[in-house]
Amino acid sequence: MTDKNTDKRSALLSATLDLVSNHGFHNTPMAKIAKLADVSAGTIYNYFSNKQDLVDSLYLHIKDEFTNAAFQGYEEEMPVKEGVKLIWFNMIEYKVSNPKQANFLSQCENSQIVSASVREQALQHLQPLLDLWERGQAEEIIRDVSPYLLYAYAVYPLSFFVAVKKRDEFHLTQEMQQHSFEMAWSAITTK
Amino acid sequence: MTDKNTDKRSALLSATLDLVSNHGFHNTPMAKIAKLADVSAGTIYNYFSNKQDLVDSLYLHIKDEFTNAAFQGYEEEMPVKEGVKLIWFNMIEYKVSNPKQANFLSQCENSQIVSASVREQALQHLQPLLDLWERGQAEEIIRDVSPYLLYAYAVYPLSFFVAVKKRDEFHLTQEMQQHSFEMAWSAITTK
Amino acid sequence: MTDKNTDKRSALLSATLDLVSNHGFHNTPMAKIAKLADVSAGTIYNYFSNKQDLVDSLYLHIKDEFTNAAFQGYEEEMPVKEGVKLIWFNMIEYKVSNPKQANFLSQCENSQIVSASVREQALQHLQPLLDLWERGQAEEIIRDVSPYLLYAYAVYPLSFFVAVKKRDEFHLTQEMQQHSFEMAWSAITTK
Amino acid sequence: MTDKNTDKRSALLSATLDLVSNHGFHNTPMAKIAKLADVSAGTIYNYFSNKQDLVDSLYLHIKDEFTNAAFQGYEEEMPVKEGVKLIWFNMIEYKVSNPKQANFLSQCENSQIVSASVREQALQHLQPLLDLWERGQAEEIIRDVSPYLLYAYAVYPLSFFVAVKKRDEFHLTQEMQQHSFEMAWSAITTK
DNA sequence: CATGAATGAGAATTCATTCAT
DNA sequence: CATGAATGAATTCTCATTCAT
Repeated sequence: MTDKNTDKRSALLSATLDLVSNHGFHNTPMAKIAKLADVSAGTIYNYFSNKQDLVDSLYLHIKDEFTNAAFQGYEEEMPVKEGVKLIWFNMIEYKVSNPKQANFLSQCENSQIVSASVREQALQHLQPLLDLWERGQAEEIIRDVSPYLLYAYAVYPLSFFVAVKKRDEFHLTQEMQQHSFEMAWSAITTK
Repeated sequence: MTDKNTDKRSALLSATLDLVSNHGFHNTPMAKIAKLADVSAGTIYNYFSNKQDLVDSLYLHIKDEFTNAAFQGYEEEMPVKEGVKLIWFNMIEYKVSNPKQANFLSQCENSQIVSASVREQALQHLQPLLDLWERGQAEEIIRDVSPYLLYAYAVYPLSFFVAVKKRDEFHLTQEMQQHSFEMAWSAITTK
Repeated sequence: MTDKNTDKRSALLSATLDLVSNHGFHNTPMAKIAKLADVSAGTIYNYFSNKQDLVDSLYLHIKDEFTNAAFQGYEEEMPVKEGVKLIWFNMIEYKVSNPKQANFLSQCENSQIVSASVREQALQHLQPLLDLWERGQAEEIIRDVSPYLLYAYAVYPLSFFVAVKKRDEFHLTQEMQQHSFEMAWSAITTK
Repeated sequence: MTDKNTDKRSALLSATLDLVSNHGFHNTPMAKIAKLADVSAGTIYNYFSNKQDLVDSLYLHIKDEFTNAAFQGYEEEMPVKEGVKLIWFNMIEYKVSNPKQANFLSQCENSQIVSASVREQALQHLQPLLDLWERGQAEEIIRDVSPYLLYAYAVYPLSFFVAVKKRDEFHLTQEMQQHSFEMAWSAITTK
């Protein structure tokens, strides 16, 4: 019973992810979502109050999943570079293994799909990384610049890989991931 | 007559830019574009075959403007770093001075607003930068990695600044621009 | 058990009255009725065959209550004017004391909310008043006109007071009730 | 051109009148209105901003028509009784000759179909009658009671006739109209 | 009897596009 | 070329009713 409940909810989230990441928010009618989730159109509204709520919920869910993956194995006592490296590879691993999710997040980042309040809420999940950067700055390992800049050079580029990969123009090999991390690290470190 | 022609066409492009960058592609009805351009709805179809064509045209136009700005003062004989620096600051200067255009481009980058073919077409405008990178690689100044990686770390982060700025969370000072360039350069250089 | 039965039925009727008199028939979803009655949506259909039946039943119930109140203390042997006066004040007393019921009846009177057959059925409850009028006509105290006219001037105006009161434009004082009765009586009497 | 404009607008108003007076506001979908007006569904929104606006407009239009009819031939210098009589017969004449309009008004009177603001607006059309009553009170011909009471006994009963007639239970003959006026006059006069 | 999730037939409204003037 | 009313398909969302548990 509870399972069935959860089942339909996640079927809906999953269908939404599929469709939005492939065709974009506004080219994804509720009817299609319902169909793909094998559910009646009206049923959606038993789980989400409207389309915005559905997408917001999906965003929060994925952001949560992503952040969990990102901090897998991370401990606060780690040396800064080791921590940054772990998180960075966790992130790219998640994005490479979950292209739909990655694409969805990427779409949300640069658009007004997701409610402002929800996006803000999701931002707080990154706090451990911000803390780590701050420690790195204290240890003079990481450049003493705004976290926005650090984010722009250490995290944001990942979105580009995914967006490009979507269009089959590019495949990110293991070796390239290594290079990519080195570039990210060079950008943000003082050394 | 030709002038009037051009006038209406650019009025339409300008109106589209205004509305799309503020409200997104799908929240911008043709009727509003027409109104803002002070033109009848039907008239749009004398200049563009449909909404997609209108947006594609706008994208090409802006991308062209942006690339022109980016290569302002650039000459092929320049030393690599000097060239990269010039282009980078040109780019950020354009984006800071033209927030609507920057926002529009940013929206197009990670979505399916613009036709795939058109986006590809626009990519070729960057050829001089790709050439410069290639020269930099030959001179062993720039990392020997895929241009996608170079792009991801040297150009793509600019979009983040704009997207964030749009939401009033952040203002990019002159000093930060300096830091930012240093980070970009550190990412892509071998030194 | 029977009590519980009756309990739920009247809880449903009461909830319907509340909601319909406040928001109108078509702005009152079954789900809300169920919620207010503290009952599951499906349960309604154990007591009423559909929404129409529910509202029809409510109408009959209230009309019954209203008529009972109207004839409270009335005896067939009463002098005509006394009888008319008693009934008239009973009616207005009921409507003033039960604004929700009054409003509901008023809404039903001029619309297609209630089935035609049910409305006809309810009309018969007024028979004693019709008889009284007839006696009054025999005694040449009451105008020799169609009972429809008598109704229009002696009973129908009450609905107006309620409808107006609903909109807070008007409060019917004791003195006004007196005047109002005098007006009603003047309309229908021969004297 | 202008005619066509007006034509469609009035065709829509007329269709709305037909359908709402027959089936009620909430049983009258926009699609049916469009069909009856021989117009596409979307066209409605070129003339009215939404369903509420359409009905409000219709109400104002009819109320206007009704009031014009009511004051036909009326002059402020008329003796009070003559004036009241003229207006009263004008009103009933209008309602008898225009049953759909009468029914529509009657439905609006006791429900929340029409916006409160619009109803208030329409009320002002009756001002000449209120003025006449006031004069009658000054001359001590008309009872010194709230205009609400006067309205309830002199105007409101007309709605009942129409509502009843709608259900084919009753036909209002010329003679009955005479009686009816006498009743109304008896109700409101001091004599 | 009671539940409440599921259904799916509409309902109001929007909007890109056409075409007669 | 310019106009803008007209179109009608598509979209989001509601709600009376059913039925498996």
